[in-house]
Parts: sequence; structure tokens; C-alpha cells
Amino acid sequence: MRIATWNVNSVNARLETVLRWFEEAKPDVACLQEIKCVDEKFPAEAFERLGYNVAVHGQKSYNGVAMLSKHPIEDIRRGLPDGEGDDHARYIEGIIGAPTPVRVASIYLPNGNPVDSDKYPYKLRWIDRLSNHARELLALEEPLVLTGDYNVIPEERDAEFPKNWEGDALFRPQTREAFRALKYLGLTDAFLEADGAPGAYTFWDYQAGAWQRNNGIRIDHALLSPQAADLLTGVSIHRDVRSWEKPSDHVPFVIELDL
DNA sequence: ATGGTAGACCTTCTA
Repeated sequence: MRIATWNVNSVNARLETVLRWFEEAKPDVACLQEIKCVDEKFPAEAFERLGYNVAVHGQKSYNGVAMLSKHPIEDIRRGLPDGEGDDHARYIEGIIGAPTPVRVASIYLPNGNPVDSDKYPYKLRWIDRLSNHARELLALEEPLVLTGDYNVIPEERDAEFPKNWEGDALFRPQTREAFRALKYLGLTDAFLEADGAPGAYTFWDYQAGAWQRNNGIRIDHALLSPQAADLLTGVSIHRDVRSWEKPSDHVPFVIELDL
């Protein structure tokens, strides 16, 4: 089973490109981020025509996440379930029932810039809230895939020009520390586990010729419970999608589980 | 050292 994550930077502005990739890559499950629309404006029919079930947690103008699956999606949960409240739509979770149940979450972690604004503490708090939820899910001892745009560069090797990112909310020591704390609950980074090579990035900025200079970073991740990690057979980054017409600034990242 | 691009949407915010 192939499970993908892709920050599409507006699903409606990019529908043609997104559908083209779905037809070519045929993911079983796809987690989308930054759909940038409310639930009613999500182009569900277009995905249903390709055989997908659709679960959406949208928001006007910004953020918004979705999950598409060829198998039914059960026990759908929108937002982190800690009662803290969140006016950003950044989390949706569901159980993909077949062939073996696997719980999947589509995550759009806050960017956090600029770091001297309240956006940065919001980011750190959000990682903490995600960690609390992950701890509860791990206790279930089930196959679990937490995938999405984490807006975290975990290590120097995950940036072509790490010096450019010093002090940035995506690479600050505090950010990386919070991300490590999440992983150390017992989650496995699927990319590293599958021996993903340094220099494999998932994001290139639109500005300053970042793509042409390969000024990329790896910020889209899949974190696996032990029960999911045991089933991991491979990963792939669909780098060429960045060179298509009207691309997102992120490319799809796909993991393969032996389910 | 600065500005560079893209999307939503109405004017500036977010990334």
C-alpha cells in the first residue's frame, strides 16, 4: 500500500496538476495540506471519479488538510483532540480499514516565522500538542502513520544550504529539539529508515530561483509507529513534479507499506 | 543587503 503526503498550495488553483499526479502515481492513500479552501469548496467529485473516498478539514483562505483513500476511511477525527481549540485547520486523522487497518494522519504543522512573533510559540505548542496525541496513539500498539508538512528541517543534511536556515523557525535548535522529542516517543522517520540519501528534498521555494539552484529542504515527513515501521518496504520523493507547469513548492513524498 | 514568487481575495496576509 502506497501512502503519500503532498502540500499542494491550494487544491483548486492546482487541481489539474494534482489530478495528473494522482493518475500517474495511483497512491492508495494521499494526505494533502494547504488545500486553502473550506470543506464545501473542496473538489471532492474530481477525486471520487478516480475512485477515492474523501475526508476534509478545510478553512477559508489558509491551511486546510484532507485525506483521500481508495479504501473507506473510518473514525475520522478533525483537529487535535485535546480540547485546546485551534482556529487553524491543520490535522485530520482516520483509519484506513483495508486490507489491514492502519491509522493515518494528515498534518500541516505551523511554519512559525517570524520567530519574534507569536507564530513561533504557537508552532512549538502545536508540536507539543501533537506529541501528546502521538503518545496516546502509540499506546494502542497499532500501525500508525503520521505524515504531512512538518515545517521542520531535522538535520543539516536535510538542507542544501543549511547556513541559509540558521535562526529560521524551520531549523532553530528549539524546533529540532521538539521534533526529536516527538520521534523519541517511539516513532520512526520512514525516509531515514529506508536509507533515503542526503540531498533528497521535498520543498523548493518559489523565490530567488531556489529550484534552479537546488536550494531545497526536506520538511515533509512520515513518522511511523513500530507496528507500521515493521511493514515499511520503501519510500520515494517525486522530485520531477517540481518541474511541471504551475507546480506546488512541495513535491509528493510516498511510503510503501507491506499491508 | 535586499528581494525575489505564489495564492487567496479585496489590500494585505501567509508562506
